[in-house]
Amino acid sequence: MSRPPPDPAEPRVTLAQVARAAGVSEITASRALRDAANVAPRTLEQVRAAARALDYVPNRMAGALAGGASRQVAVVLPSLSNSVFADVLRGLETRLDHAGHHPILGVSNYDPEQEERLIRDLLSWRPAGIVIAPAASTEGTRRMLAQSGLPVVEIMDIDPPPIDTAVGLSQRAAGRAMAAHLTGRGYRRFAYLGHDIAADPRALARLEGLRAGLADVRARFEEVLTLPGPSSVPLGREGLAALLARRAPGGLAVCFSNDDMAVGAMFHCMAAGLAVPGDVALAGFNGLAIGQALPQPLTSIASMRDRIGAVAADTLLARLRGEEPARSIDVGFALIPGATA
Amino acid sequence: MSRPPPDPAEPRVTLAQVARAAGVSEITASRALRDAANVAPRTLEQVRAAARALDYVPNRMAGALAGGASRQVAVVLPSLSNSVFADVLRGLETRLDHAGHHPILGVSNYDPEQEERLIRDLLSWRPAGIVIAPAASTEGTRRMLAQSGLPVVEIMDIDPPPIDTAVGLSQRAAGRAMAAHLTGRGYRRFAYLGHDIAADPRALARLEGLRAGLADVRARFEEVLTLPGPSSVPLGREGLAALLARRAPGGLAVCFSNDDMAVGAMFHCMAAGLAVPGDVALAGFNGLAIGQALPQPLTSIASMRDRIGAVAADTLLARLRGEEPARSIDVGFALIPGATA
DNA sequence: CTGAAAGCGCTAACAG
DNA sequence: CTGTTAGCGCTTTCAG
Repeated sequence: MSRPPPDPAEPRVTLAQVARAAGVSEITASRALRDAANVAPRTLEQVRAAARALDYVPNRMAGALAGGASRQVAVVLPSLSNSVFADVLRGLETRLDHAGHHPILGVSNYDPEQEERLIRDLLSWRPAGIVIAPAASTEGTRRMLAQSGLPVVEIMDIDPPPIDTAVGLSQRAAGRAMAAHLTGRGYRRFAYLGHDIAADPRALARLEGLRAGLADVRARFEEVLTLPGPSSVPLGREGLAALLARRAPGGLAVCFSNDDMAVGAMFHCMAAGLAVPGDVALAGFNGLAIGQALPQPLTSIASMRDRIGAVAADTLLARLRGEEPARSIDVGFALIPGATA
Repeated sequence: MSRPPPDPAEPRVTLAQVARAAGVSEITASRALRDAANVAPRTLEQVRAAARALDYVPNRMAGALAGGASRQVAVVLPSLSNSVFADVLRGLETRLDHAGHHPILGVSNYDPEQEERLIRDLLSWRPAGIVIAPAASTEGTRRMLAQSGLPVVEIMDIDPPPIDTAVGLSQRAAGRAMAAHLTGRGYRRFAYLGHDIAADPRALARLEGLRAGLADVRARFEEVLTLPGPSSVPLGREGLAALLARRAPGGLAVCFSNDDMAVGAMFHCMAAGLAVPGDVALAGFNGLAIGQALPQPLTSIASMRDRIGAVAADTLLARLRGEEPARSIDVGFALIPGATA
């Protein structure tokens, strides 16, 4: 049972070998394998046959170094614990792959320092562009991105002024829309329950939108409770229990930083025998599948994450083709009335 | 508002410039920036200072082409729709990043053809190794991986004979353990409800384990229902509704291909007023957070996905250091008794 | 401890 | 339509 040696004994087939086998020069083989246009049909076939016969796998590092397009895209996300960014990544990967590009992934864990280091690392692979869902980025990070000379697509929130191009939704407007929905339905007592938002600029923007929306009708949060750690179902469950331990439910509407928190809260209500929305009303964010599959669908806002990923990829690819897409692309959001508020 | 040109006007700082600024040769600068050991403390400092002053970002493509380690790892996953693979990816990325490596990602969508094309594409970037959660791979895929000369870590299931190294759990044993648990608790009527498993070898292996475990006590599934599409909460909810439309609940134990399906089923029971586990018992798989946060925690099997990712990364890195880790690493699983069966 | 020479595998630029 | 020349930015020898 011998393993393949980590350092392959047999060197890989090179373009030169393909060219020799096809009886043409390297550059002709190169063209045949890429352009196909600027080459005689006859030689084209010969080169292709040789490549197939030799099981040729091009070395794109060499290609990119020699001046070809890089076809790698740096993707920096703050987290993978939350299905939100898995959805975005799925949309991204699908469209990039379709165009022959591939994501090199980095996860910042919402840590600005780690994000900066990560970008520097990814940049060293000379990607064709960058897609980033920023943490609370440092000034150094922004400068590095701006000076990279690469197309940069910032995703998720379109409100902050973009370095280059932004794709997403207005987190603030989404928060405001939810506040309007709740006040419109007659709620007058409000609380906010979120994960640790200090480092999560989008959650913070939504909270500000909520506050602004409440202020429109002279309402405000009785309590804003943020718990340490990433958003999760258990955190929402514990959080609501804690909140209700010191505050009467009676007609309270609780806004959550994310659907998974709200689902956890729903579970608490079920276990505690609280009527939703009779005793407490619950409003999530993101429109996750889990929330919509609850016996009572969750009141939420759909954030169209896979679409953000897909549009971000398309926008980046357009930039690489030399086009000039809009600096800011609003993918929008949709209020899901649900049945919990 | 001018954007940075996609093709940067100002060429990037090169090692040669750093070397010149530091008053040493390229190779000395190169060594200083990597080894630090084989260089005089004095020159080391000069080179570092120069690099910092010039804001030097190494070009790893050039480095890898010249014979340096590649430090990119191809990661091929069948899906990102399910939090299972997001968890694995998180574990992978964390450990790889820690060692200065980065994942290039590909998603096969459980399609063998796509998987093969994907691997070929990723191989063209000359990664240092490959981590793959295989779809129902083609023979061509296996040959390509074996002949790549690269360390290959196959993750999730350790039962099939590995090409090189496997990290995961015995899906079959896990299925069997769940069957033993259920029969041990006295259940005698069984049904299986899964997503489309034709292309999902792990789900299939678990189903076979379940069957084997039932056969041990001369029991069998009354019905094996697989629904098209990936596993999801709504699919489980609809699936159980469909199943119970033609089959009396009375003491039926339903095994699901995944926890999200089982959670959906739980929601159906809540909405339909069915007692769990009185009328129907539910058993999931994977031990997802959502299942454990339900008012009644879900009976399931914890599959330790982030650990699989982390161990897979460590194993690959060990191979790259020239070590010889075991061909097959069992990360294990744990039965979660829960309260739904 | 430092350097000179050579070349990784490929492609752009210019010729024919 | 095809080839020649040069070089991408770095690291591996091999010498001092």
